[in-house]
Amino acid sequence: MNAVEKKLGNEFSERLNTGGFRFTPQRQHVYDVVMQKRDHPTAEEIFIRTKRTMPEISHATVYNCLDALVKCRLVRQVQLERGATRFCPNMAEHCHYFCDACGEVFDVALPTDSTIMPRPKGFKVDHYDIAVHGLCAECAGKSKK
Amino acid sequence: MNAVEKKLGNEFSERLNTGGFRFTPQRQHVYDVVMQKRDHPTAEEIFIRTKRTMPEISHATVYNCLDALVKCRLVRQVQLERGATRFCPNMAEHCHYFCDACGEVFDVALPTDSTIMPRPKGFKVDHYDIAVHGLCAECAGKSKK
DNA sequence: TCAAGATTTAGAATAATTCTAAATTATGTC
DNA sequence: GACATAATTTAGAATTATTCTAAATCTTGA
Repeated sequence: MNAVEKKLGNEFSERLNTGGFRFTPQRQHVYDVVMQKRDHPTAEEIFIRTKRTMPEISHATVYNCLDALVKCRLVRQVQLERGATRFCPNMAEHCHYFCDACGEVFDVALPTDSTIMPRPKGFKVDHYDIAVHGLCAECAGKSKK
Repeated sequence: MNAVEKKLGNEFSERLNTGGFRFTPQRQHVYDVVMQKRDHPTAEEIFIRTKRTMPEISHATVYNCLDALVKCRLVRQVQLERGATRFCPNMAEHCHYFCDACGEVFDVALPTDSTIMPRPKGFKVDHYDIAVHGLCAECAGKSKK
């Protein structure tokens, strides 16, 4: 860890270390980029956004960074449709409402404790991914007409 | 619809029709293949299995058939990891427990009515996809040692 | 029987992700 | 502080997953 990072002594780099990863400027940038906008970008979209502040970053590195961030629970990985995986900056317990018509994603906080669900004997739960598919208000309105 | 299908008068072909699709032998085969084994195969795996009874079927047709079956609610589409989408023959209300170590998928019936979840204003729910990630009993045991 | 539309096919094209090997960077040891 | 070791990054190739295309085939209803 260099002087700047030590001074910052930030939680970000501690979280990486705890997960067995090193701090790198690339991971910081990718993390910043995901946090900057409260949406659900694909790896490709994150790659494009990260290139704006770090033009020399490569594709593989973005995937590597995202994998590290997901493992350290700094970012969530979300599978909503066939095709590209998305990533989510919201680490609070929530589920995703996905509009099958326009692709919009809505985060909704989960009030109830999901751990009450029955589970296979011996299964050690890491996390829940709850996706609700349907039509957003706007698209539901359109499809009626 | 030909004579054989008329005679069978099966629900399968009715379900396709209701969804705006025609009955085709390819759709029947793909459906049979998915139903035959209670697992969670990818499109590629389904393609391979279907070729056994219908060697001339093409890749694109398997995707086309699966799309039709999913739209008619005869088969479920499941996103559990990055990479290939899986398909599921179990149409009962259930969630998926996914072992991040070995990739095994366990179906668990959902007892509670999920519709109590809060939702964005005006959102028209089609269906819920609940995936629980973690380690299956076997892998949890291994990782402790 | 014919026209229109749906479906299938092979294969190409595209998109998403992973792999590879070399270069670079950081860490701990003496 | 120099060195060995291991982690990380990089460009680009390779692989995997999915979609597209255009022609051929099949089905349906008039």
